[in-house]
Amino acid sequence: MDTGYTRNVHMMRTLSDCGSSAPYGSDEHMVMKKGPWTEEEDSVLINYVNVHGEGLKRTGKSCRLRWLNYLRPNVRRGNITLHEQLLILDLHSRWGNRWSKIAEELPGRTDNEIKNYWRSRVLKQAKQLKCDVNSKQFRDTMRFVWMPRLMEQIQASSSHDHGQTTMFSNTQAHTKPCVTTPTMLSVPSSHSMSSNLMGDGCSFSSSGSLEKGSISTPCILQQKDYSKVEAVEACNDFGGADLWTDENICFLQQLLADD
DNA sequence: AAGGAGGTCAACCGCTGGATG
DNA sequence: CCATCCAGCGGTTGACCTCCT
Repeated sequence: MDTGYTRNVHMMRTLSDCGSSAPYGSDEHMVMKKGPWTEEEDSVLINYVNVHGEGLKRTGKSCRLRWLNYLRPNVRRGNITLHEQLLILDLHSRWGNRWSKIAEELPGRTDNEIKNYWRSRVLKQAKQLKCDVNSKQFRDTMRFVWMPRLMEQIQASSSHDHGQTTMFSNTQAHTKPCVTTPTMLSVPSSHSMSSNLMGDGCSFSSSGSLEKGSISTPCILQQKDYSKVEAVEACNDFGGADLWTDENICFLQQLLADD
């Protein structure tokens, strides 16, 4: 039974628990109080209802979701940056659809947003490539082609935007990719970008930073026809925030067809 | 200008596991 | 223990927007 009263109790507990300055997130998890309510808490609740009324005709669940995914002060909105795309690909390759876990590593991004990104971009491209997103073929493509390429683009963009980059800018209205200087590209220290994912082509230092100059040709391409890389690079400047261009898809389709 | 197609993203649904009585 | 509750999670839906014809 979900009475109006319980709905609003839920709502206020939800809002109160989340707090305005201690948002939900990795190391920002607030210690949630459990157990019986104290008289003081009851009093706060009663005062709240006296002032604001019983509130919205919403379930606590709905309010919680709205808060976490939208209203929280530090929620970042807008385009997923190249660096974030890279992290998502890497973390997903390790953790699968553990969206909340992945979101913990992207400050300000919600699991919902990452999930939407994956479904609307990555799955779509897998479909275009006629690959099962869980197939080794597709995973290898991500690992040995897409991710090194993303890093190349991050590096290229950083040299272009030298001195103007930030780790995570507020993307509310940004129109160009927010990138990070490769030397400063930080990866969650608990799990630095694994070299096995990157193949031999690139590496991350033990501190979790991408070492400048460490990016080389993706090994899968070294073994194959490198002229294809030059060809695709010649006709693409990779200037956008996204690698999911038609040209790149064609290139990958060709690559996969050759396997 | 209209409307259809496709993409995006906020919100909802249903399940699960941990907490609580 | 056991039943119940509920927060949190991943999957799915649907409203809205943009682009194309």
